[in-house]
Amino acid sequence: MTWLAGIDFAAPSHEVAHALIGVELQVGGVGGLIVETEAYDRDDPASHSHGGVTARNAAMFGPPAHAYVYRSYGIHWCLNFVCREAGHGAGVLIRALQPTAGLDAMRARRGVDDERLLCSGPGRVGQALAITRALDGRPLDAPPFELRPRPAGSAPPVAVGVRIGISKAADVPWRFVWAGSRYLSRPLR
DNA sequence: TGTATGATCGCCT
DNA sequence: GGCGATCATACAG
Repeated sequence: MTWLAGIDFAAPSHEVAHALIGVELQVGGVGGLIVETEAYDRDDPASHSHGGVTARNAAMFGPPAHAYVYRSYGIHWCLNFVCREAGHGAGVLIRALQPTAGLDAMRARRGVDDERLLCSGPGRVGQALAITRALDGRPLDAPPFELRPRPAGSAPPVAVGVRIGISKAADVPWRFVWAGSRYLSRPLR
């Protein structure tokens, strides 16, 4: 079963990343609308899966519609959704949410009040949603995860740009955002 | 408004 | 030993 929230997670990661914009993600009842994603794939020098399986990225080579959680810069936890078939090594990084649920919990975890600073960046999403290694490899169709499809016939305006914070394949247009959203990690440029 | 830096873990050279 | 799919803070202009 690779379909979840109206999305086929066996599809290429850039298609999944595009389709995820506007989907509601909650972890333990805390979350919001996905407004920014980035796609990564096995033949992609910027991807953690590029060099093959390691202890860190093993979940990326697991079944689709599961979580891949990694530690960024030794400090932050970042959440990805695994795509394609098991063994392939593709995923989508969840970079920003528009908060809709559990705002008080997010403020407490993040230590800030401003709604626009709660989930506007992959590290911030990890902190606000209490993402840890314990969620690495867990299925997205079971608690604490919950994905709600966006309402039928209400596809948000999606804009495309280059990915952020990478030095390899820096010109690949695999960053997807809800156009005009105030909750992006950075403007589209 | 922009540029620099520290924190600190996993992987690679 | 160096370098990231980052963020908050400390400065300079």
